[in-house]
Amino acid sequence: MVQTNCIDKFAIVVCGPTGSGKTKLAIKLANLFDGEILSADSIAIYKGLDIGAAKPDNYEKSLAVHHMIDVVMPTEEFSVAEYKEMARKILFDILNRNKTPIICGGTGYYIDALLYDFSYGNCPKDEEFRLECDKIIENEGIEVLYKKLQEVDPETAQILHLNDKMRIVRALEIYHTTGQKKSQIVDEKRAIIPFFAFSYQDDREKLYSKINARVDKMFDDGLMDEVKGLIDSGVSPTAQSMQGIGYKEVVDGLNNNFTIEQIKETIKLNTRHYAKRQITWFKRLENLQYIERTNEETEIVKIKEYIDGYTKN
RNA sequence: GCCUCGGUAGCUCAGUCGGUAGAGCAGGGGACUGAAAAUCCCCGUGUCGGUGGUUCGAUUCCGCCCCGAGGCA
Repeated sequence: MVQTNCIDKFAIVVCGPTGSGKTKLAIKLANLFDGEILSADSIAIYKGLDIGAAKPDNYEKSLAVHHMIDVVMPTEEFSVAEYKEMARKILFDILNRNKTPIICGGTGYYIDALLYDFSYGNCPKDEEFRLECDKIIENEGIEVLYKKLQEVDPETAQILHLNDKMRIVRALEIYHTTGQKKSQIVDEKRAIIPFFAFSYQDDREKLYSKINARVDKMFDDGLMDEVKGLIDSGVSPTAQSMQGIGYKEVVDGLNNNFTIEQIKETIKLNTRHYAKRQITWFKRLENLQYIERTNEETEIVKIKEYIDGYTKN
């Protein structure tokens, strides 16, 4: 819990690495707390990316209201700032209707966008500027841009590693379009709403074998056809949506004639790496409660007791 | 049976003209403010197959043995 001691309005966050069982838990909590699920998943926002995104299926969706799934076309680009804008409206709407928002997802960046009031540089991306930067990097090297950043915004330059091209470009982009230094934009990291956060914590071996099984199942469920269908319907293989794990590897495998086994192994590997990054991210989430795996009923009861301890007075 | 080539980190392999060894991948840790399932950073001690010998000193040279691959019979 964060903020006050006795509260009536709050959100519940269900986070953790892929394959840890967030979807199921979120549905249970939605039913128990008269809630609606607000997805915080950078791939599930895309319409048509179903199998690889491991979205809740139709049955699961019938058990609770879900938001922020299938809201962006797979041909379109998207960003946290846009997520923040869209999802926050829904968050407050749920609250206004006296329901409990269940923020559920593996994209820590998006969860933070809901919980905190970050300004994300206050400017959208500038495609042209980015292309120019790419050209400079290719022709003269990233050092040139880094030096420029050192002149323009030395504080940010110091934080960033010389190899972190994306962030160097973005910092320059902020200065380029707004005249502001990224380092000048200081957002307090204070939650805008009280929240409780929960995550399952399995040992690595267990998590990894779950991930492997899950990837195998995605192929059984037709991941290859899903990707082919998306490409055939006009989604560019380089589209942002196709950067999702499970999608980029299939696209790559199709282009290079890899065997299904090779593609599968690469997806498993990348998913493992991803899960590791997620675990690292969520370690920093305030007051995150790790759920001990027992059985569904016991877990839910414990969570309920925990939350009641703060909300019922 | 004989010959050849291998046996070094979880895996693939480099290397030591004799002074107890290092890459990639895997794995682990971390960062993250409009691409975030993205992007980026940090972390390498292991009976150098076993055993005798030569040597101040052997994973490195020599003998024998074990295991694997190939070749000749």
